[in-house]
Amino acid sequence: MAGAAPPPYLAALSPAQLEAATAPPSSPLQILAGPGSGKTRVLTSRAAWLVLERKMLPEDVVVITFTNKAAGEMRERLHKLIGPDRTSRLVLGTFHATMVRYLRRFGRLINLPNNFSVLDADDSKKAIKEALKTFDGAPMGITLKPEQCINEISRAKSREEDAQAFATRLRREQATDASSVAVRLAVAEVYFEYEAALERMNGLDFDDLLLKGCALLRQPGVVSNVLHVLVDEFQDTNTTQYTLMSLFAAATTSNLLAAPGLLPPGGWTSEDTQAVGLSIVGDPDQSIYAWRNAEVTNLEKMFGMFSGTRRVKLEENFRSTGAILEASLRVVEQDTERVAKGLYTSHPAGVPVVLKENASASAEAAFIATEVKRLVAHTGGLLDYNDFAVLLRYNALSREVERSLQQERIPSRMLGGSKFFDRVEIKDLLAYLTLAENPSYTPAFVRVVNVPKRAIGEKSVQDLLAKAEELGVAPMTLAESIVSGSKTIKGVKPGVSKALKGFVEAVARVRSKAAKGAAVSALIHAVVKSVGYEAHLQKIGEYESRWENVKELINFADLVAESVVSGADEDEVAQQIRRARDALELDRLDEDEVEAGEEDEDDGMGLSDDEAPAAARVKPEAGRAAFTSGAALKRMAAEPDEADNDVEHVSTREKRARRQAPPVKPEPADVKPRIRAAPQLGASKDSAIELDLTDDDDDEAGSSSGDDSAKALAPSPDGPPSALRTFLQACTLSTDMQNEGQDEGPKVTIATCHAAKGLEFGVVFVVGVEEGNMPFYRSTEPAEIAEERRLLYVACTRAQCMLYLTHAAERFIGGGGRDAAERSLSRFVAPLAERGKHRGGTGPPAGAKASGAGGSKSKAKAASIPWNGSTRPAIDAGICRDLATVLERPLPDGHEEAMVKMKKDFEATTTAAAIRRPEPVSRSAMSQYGSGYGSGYSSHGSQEYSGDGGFGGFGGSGGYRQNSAGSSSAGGYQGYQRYQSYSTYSAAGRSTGASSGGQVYDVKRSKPSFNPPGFSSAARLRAAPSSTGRELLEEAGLGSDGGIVVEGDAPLKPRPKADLASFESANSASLSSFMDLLPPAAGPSATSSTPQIRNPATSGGRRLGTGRPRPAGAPGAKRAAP
DNA sequence: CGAATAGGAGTTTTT
DNA sequence: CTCCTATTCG
Ligand SMILES: Nc1ncnc2c1ncn2[C@@H]1O[C@H](COP(=O)(O)OP(=O)(O)OP(=O)(O)O)[C@@H](O)[C@H]1O
Repeated sequence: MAGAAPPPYLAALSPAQLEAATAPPSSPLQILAGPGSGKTRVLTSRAAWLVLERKMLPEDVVVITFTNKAAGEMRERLHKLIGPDRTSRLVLGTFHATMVRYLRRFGRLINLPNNFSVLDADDSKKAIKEALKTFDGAPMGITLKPEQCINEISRAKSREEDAQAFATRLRREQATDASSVAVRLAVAEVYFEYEAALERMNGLDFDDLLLKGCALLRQPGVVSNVLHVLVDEFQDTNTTQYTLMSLFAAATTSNLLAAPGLLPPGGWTSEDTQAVGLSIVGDPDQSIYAWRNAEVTNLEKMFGMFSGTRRVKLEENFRSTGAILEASLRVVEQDTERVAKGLYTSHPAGVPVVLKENASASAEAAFIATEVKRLVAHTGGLLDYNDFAVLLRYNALSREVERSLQQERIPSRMLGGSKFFDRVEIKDLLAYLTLAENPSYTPAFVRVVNVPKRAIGEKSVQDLLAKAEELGVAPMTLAESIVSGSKTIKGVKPGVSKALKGFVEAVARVRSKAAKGAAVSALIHAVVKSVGYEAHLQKIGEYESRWENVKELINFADLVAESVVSGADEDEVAQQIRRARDALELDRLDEDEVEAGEEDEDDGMGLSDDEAPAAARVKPEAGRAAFTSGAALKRMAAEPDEADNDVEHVSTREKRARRQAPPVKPEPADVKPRIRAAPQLGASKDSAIELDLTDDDDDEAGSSSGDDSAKALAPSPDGPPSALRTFLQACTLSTDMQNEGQDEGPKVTIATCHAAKGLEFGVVFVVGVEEGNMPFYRSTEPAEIAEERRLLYVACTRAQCMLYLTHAAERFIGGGGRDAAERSLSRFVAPLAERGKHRGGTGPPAGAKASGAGGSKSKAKAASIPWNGSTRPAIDAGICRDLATVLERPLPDGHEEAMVKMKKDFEATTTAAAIRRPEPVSRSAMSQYGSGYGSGYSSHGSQEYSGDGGFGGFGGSGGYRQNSAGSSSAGGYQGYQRYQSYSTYSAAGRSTGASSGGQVYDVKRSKPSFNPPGFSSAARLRAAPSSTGRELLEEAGLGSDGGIVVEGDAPLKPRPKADLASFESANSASLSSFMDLLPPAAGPSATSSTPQIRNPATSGGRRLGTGRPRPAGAPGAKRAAP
């Protein structure tokens, strides 16, 4: 194919990218490249190429993403590249999601029942606490904190150590260094106990999914079909994940060699005996999960372990403007350990990065909200809310931002923060469902055996648990026996056994309904009714919001069901695995019957283990696993159907797969419905699969009837992948479900920097760029600091067109009781902040020490971000053209006119008025409100910036245009372009500048030398509770005149008063609850996610979105290749 | 012994 | 703010 024009699905790649995407599929490939260089695009294209060009069956290709969200996006892109059918057959998901599917399907191979439950972080924590309790909190006489145990155990699991391996290693280490090991040896005791508890409850925690996954993939045959594995974000994998990757990769060796149909044009070369179908992409600069035991060194490890690994670099950034890229690089380059890399963009330099200091966190939030509005208007709608993201160091920082956005009537969504599944009412209901599915799951039993109150108190529960353990049964089973009276159990009080009746019956009802194929929503409904949950909610308070959540859960259940029907997700993979195995004529279950020991050392290719390629030697077992299937795969691939026409190709194989599938043997539950359902629809193979997942009605009996399945799986029936199981799994595995929550309309995205990894947005605000925040105050080790720096780098590189780094001079930390803490600019940014040059700028003192910032000081000038703290970049037609270029978005006809009009309209709003109004410098300077802290738009910023020559080296595209100074917007604002008032600020009592002799960074943890007058908890108390809702609404500017608020009108209006009360009301949590008083029409747009959370305490203004989600066009999603 | 209530402490980042 | 613990009342 050399020389030929690339096929259309590869047309969107640069030459370098194309080369990477089409690199030989049989040698290990590493794509190491910076942000925005198209790594993900290449990986996606490569998957497509393997299927379309190299004719791999989609089900033989494993694609691992970092988050569920990323998996969804990749799925969407692949839809377009290779079609929905093939896409759905790929094995695509996070390591966790992928392994949970393998475990459900093949878990029996490692004696794991397939109805196991996945513990969420909370259950896991509780279980570890319980384990710790068995030692009275002090195993081996060492008092341990639960947190400590959780961390150490997770750490061990991330290193692929079970309790035994952990203890063994520790004892080895103990020989050399006894003291530090003692504590962890105590943890090992807890680990043993925890492990045992997990087994009893038939549960796996998150780490187990990987750990057990390793064990499973080592079983012969499980990955005997895999021809290629692709992993995204490899820099953030942990050791266990590395092993998983290796096991997949090792399997590909023999599978590839055994598949002549996949031979490259010239046949295998000697190099190909190293054949490994492995492609990973990553960027060490973006490794931000070491705290979760990720090992960047996995990149090197792979390079060393898989000989012949080909390394490809991509140096062109397709995402960001020159200004953004430059500033970002200046941040990350401060890392002296870092390996320098080339990265350039051919995009215009664009608008300079804005570094904005704010008096307070709320001022910061207000700045962002008003700036979002302004940009939408001033770009004439070229940008909409979806183009904006606000990135935070931690979730709690979202509060102020959300509040301000609400005040401006800007809809927003919080990524990842979805606490929905953490709410008690949800957990309760899910616990009932879980008990029906997995009666051994003690955490669920404990949670709801007395919910609603059944007079089964703590003591009784403990007695029941003890009794169950004594009898060697699950508590739920014990309860069932007690109720059914089949066994008389001594020592159970009659009151308790009577009380258990309703509980047991409720679970039984769910179980039987589920067996009859009832929808999950119906099951939830059944629980609610049979236990009287609604009444219970009324009793415990906050009924309305909780009840809404319940309804939302029911809604969500239907949604999951739908998405499963549409083949979008879930056990799909299992189907594909099944099919692949069928195709390979490989039936592990049959082999199991024969019982192991007869693994063929001969792979059918004349290679022995010793001669096996390097990768296969990574893990001996893995090598063998691969060989087991080698012969079968060879047979398969040898069939003469490798036609050019890939439609034919697939369908032919498909037919063969069906032909060869043993009729009933493998997993009855799996095969049967398909056979039955397909004719019904008379439809394609895929409809059959769809049915397979959902049509679980009255299959239960059939599925376990007869053969071998029953004995392998002890306590509970080896049922079909039921809707219930799928649903529960989705609930625990997806903290990420908010994807679905695209209700109507564009929304600003709020996310943590971590959660934003891999995403991109037109405009990004990084908030709280302060010492203590970035780096986070708990990061102390150099390695931790470096990770914090990279985190900021990741955040900055999410931006395409405009980047704002904002920080606040003071901010309330934690609980509240205290006064605001003084904060200073992050050391990561200080070296870039240029001060003095721009309008008597307000900046950190020139001599500010930026610890840990090595290296690039000399470059600081060239890389400087104008420290024009009060500037909002002016937007003109030229900038809009740049935006359109970078965003790859056409400028509509008549855009300029639209722009002028929208600008004009905007300038008439109170939001604009508020922007023009001088902003307060700090809380402490409230008394000086209006005394001349300037604000306004700078139309010169970009000119000066460009004039600095700091970006001369970038792009040279000529795309960047000088602003026409004083463009249409400027007139109204020139009067406000006053920057001279930093001295005012200092004089007002802000300690940083004035009292510390300019050493901002030296005072970060010290008390302010000047206590702001009049601002005290007393004032806060006065402002909030003593006011009526109406007063507060008025004070907050929300208006009380019938509640109809004109867009942009109400919220900002009365701010002039700006006394403490109104200032505070805008800042106190009390405000949000009053928003509920507003009629819906005027209610602020909800921050939405799916399912909608109704937090009883803070449900202010949130309205339940009952509409169907719209699946497409998620903000933050990368642009799809054409 | 169970239920309800009050007080206290701890709150990064996530699969 | 929310989870856990201690206390008190029934
Ligand atoms: N050849 C190309 N031409 C035009 N746009 C491209 C090209 N390659 C990638 N892009 C675009 O550049 C952006 C970044 O691509 P992508 O997300 O794949 O990069 P990445 O390296 O994975 O980034 P990150 O490391 O930040 O996750 C996307 O919007 C993508 O569509």
